[in-house]
Parts: sequence; C-alpha cells; structure tokens
Amino acid sequence: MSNETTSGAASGVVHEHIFELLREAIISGKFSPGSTISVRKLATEYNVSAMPAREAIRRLVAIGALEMTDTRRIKLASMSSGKLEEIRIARLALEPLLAVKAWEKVRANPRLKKRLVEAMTASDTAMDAAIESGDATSYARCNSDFHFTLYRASEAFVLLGLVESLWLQFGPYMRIVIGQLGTSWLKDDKHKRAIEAIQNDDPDRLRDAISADIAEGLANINEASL
Amino acid sequence: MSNETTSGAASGVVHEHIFELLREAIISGKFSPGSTISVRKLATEYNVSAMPAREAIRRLVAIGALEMTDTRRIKLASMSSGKLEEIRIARLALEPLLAVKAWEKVRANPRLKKRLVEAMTASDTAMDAAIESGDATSYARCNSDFHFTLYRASEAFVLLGLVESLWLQFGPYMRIVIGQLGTSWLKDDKHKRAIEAIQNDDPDRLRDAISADIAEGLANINEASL
DNA sequence: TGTGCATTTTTGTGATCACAAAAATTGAAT
DNA sequence: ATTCAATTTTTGTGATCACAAAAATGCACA
Repeated sequence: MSNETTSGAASGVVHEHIFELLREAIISGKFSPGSTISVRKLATEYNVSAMPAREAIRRLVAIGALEMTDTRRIKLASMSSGKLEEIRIARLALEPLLAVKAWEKVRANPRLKKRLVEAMTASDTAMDAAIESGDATSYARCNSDFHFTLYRASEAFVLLGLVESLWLQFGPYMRIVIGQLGTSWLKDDKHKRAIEAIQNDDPDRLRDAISADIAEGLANINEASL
Repeated sequence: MSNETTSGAASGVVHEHIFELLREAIISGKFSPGSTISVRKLATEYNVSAMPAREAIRRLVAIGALEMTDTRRIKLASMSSGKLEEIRIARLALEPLLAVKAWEKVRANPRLKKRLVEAMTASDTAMDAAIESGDATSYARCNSDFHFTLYRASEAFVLLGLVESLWLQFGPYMRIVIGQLGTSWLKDDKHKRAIEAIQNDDPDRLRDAISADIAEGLANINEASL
C-alpha cells in the first residue's frame, strides 16, 4: 500500500529523497553521536520500505558521514583529535579556494554578485537570530547555509563534493558543542567580513575571513568536546 | 545453488568485494568512458546476485567515480576542462600535504622509513618496467600504487578518502591518454625525486616533487584528450 | 537504401523474504 | 541484588520478483 510517500516524494526517486532528509538531519545535528541508526528504523521513521533507507545509508557511509562498526552497526562518524586536525587542514586547503572561485564567478556580473551577497546576508541574519534565541539547531543550519551559498556560487562541484563530505563529518560535533555551551558566546564577525570582502572585490580579505572562520569554529570543537 | 561465490569472497561481505574489484578496474582503466555499466551486467560478470552489484555501484556513484545520466544510466564519470582544473587544484592542495604527513610519520623511525622507501621504489621500478614494455594498464596501476603507498603511510584517512575520490575521477582519462600515446614518452623522474627527498628528510623537495608530478600528469590529460 | 513506428529487451528502483550474527532481554541461581 | 546463561529481538546482507521507463531491435514502407 502506498508506494509513494504520503508527503509526496520531492525528487522522483525515493532513496534520493531519504538521502537528502538524512543528510539534512545530520548537518542540523538531529542525531547524537552515540545514537544508532538502522535500516529498518530509518525506513519506519520516513514511512518507506527498507530499500531506499539502505541506499541512503550506503551513500552516507561512502562519503564518511556515517560509519559502520566492526560488527556492521551504523552510527555517526566518530571524532578524534587527529581526525579533527585532518578536517581542519583539508577545510583550510579547500574552502578559501572555493570562496575565491565563487567571487571570481560573480565578480564581473553585478546582478549575480548582488544576489550572492543578499543570500549570504540573509543566512547571516538568520544565524544572528538563532544566536539571539539560543536555537542551536537553527544556528547549525544557517551556518551551513551561509558557507554553501557562497561555495555553490563557484560552480566547482568536484571541490564542493569534497567539502560537503567534510562538513558531514564534523557537523554533528559542532552541533554538540553549541548544545553544551549555548549560543551566547558565538560571534559571526568573520561572516560579515567575508560579505564585505566580496562587496569590495578583495579576494585576500575573503580568503582570510573564511580561513579565520574555519579555524575558530574547529578550535571550539577541539576545546569543548575532546 | 551456491549462495557463496565459487571463488570464496575475499572480505567477509560480498558487496565490499565487488566494490574493490570495480574500483580496481576503474583505476586500472579497464572501462572506457563511453562504456555503460549496469547492475545486472556487473552481477553476471562477477558471478554474484544483483544486490552486491547495486551496492558497489551506489558507493562508487557516491564518491564520484561513476555517474548517473539524466535517465539513470550508469557510466564512468565524465570529464571536462573545468572539472580537470578542479581536480588539479584539489590534488595540488591535498596530495603534497599527505606526502609530507607521511614523511613526518616515518621520519623518526628508520625501520618504517626504510620500509616506505622500499615499497615506493618497488612500485617505481615496476612502473619503469611497464613503461618499457608499453603496458598502459600496468603503468596506471603502478603509478597509483606509488602515490597511495606514500599517502597511506600518513595514516590520515580523511584526507586519503578525499584524494582517492579524486583519483577515481581522473584515473580512467589518464589511462586513455596513455593508451593513445603509448608509454614511451613517460618519465618518472618526479617519483625518484620524491623518494630521494624522503631519504634526505627534505619535506620541501618532497612537496615540490609531488606537485610537479601532479601538474605534469594532469597537463598530459588536458593536452591529449580535451 | 533510408526512415519512422512498433515490439522486445535491458535497466534502475522498490518491495519482500530468508538467514546468520549481534544485541537486547529475560530469568533463574546464588 | 548481582551475575551469567538462555532466549528473543534487532539488524545488515543477499536473493528474487514486479514494474515502469528507457534503449535497442526489428520491420514495414517509401
């Protein structure tokens, strides 16, 4: 009964829809690292059969967002100081590049540039609101939105895929830190600096702002949770 | 009739075995970019049922080694000059880092260092033989072995995953170029420089050797196939 | 010989069942 | 109340079937 999901599958194929839902849940921090995920539980939760859940999980394992234990149980990717250091290095190597590439894409087209700046500002404003109201989940999503709005503008989809993989790996832990410490200590001046750098066509300043944001964010995880 | 494969699945789980076989086939260039891959054909070829083939394909699509067309057909990841440029940037950003990390790991331990140098030398020697005999497939595999022998020594598995994804994307096209032009024009002095740099504890020279090797290899693809 | 339509085959996807192994639960004995 | 063995449940994996859509093939017609 009811092959199609009751909510009406967004993208034609069910397992891709489940993948997106699960991905969003991970980024937003709706799973705590200890919790276990299983094919049948996921299928029940999203009201689909086992196959789409299996395929979604398989994809997320493939890109490092989920892990399989030695006994083939599924859980969020574990974290360690070494892994976090690797993520720091990789993000610092890739994300400033993506940011500058995005700026290069919109640089010559005032309309595009205006649209990008507006979208980034919108995410940043929403993030401020999330900080104000202490909503950690909303903060995590807005922060992700801010960065990927910028990065997507680069149209560099290979690099984008690598960076998405990294975000899925540290995202849940960022969320936990915020959950523990609250949002009052968060600042987003790096984001505002990045927006200004794009407006002023200053790639060096953009690079620095993104680098500083990455370093600060991951340092928080390192201090608080390890 | 024989659930277990007649050859006795190497790693306990069938779909992982198929994944490794398919991965190896892609790296070695056993698929031409035009050729189509399908669940049932793959299953028949490796004498397994459809499920393990599906899961292996799903994983390789997730990491960018395979692509799905708009009509959900499966093929090798396509290539373009823009994509190749992205791969170049990402490789130059990540692989020299991995190489230096590997050197840092073995630096203090003469036994480890000796073992690494010997393994790299072995791959390099085998690659020379492949160039000599004009065996493009063997060359592709040896070249991959050389780099990943080094990178694996870093024990930086997050970075390693990113780089593996990149190699699976450009690997087939490197193989094609070699197939078209033969192996006589290939040099591997960059590899020998990398080995010497490790022996002499010269990370700057190691970084440069790896960077030069990447730049040269990808430039060849760019010139020959696009 | 070339062209367009109809038929057949191939293919990705979803659903369901079986099975072994791991985890969770139960319950009895001390 | 605690411990440990026995039982039950959960879980990943493999196998198989159905279905719709796309690709390939065949064939008649010009």
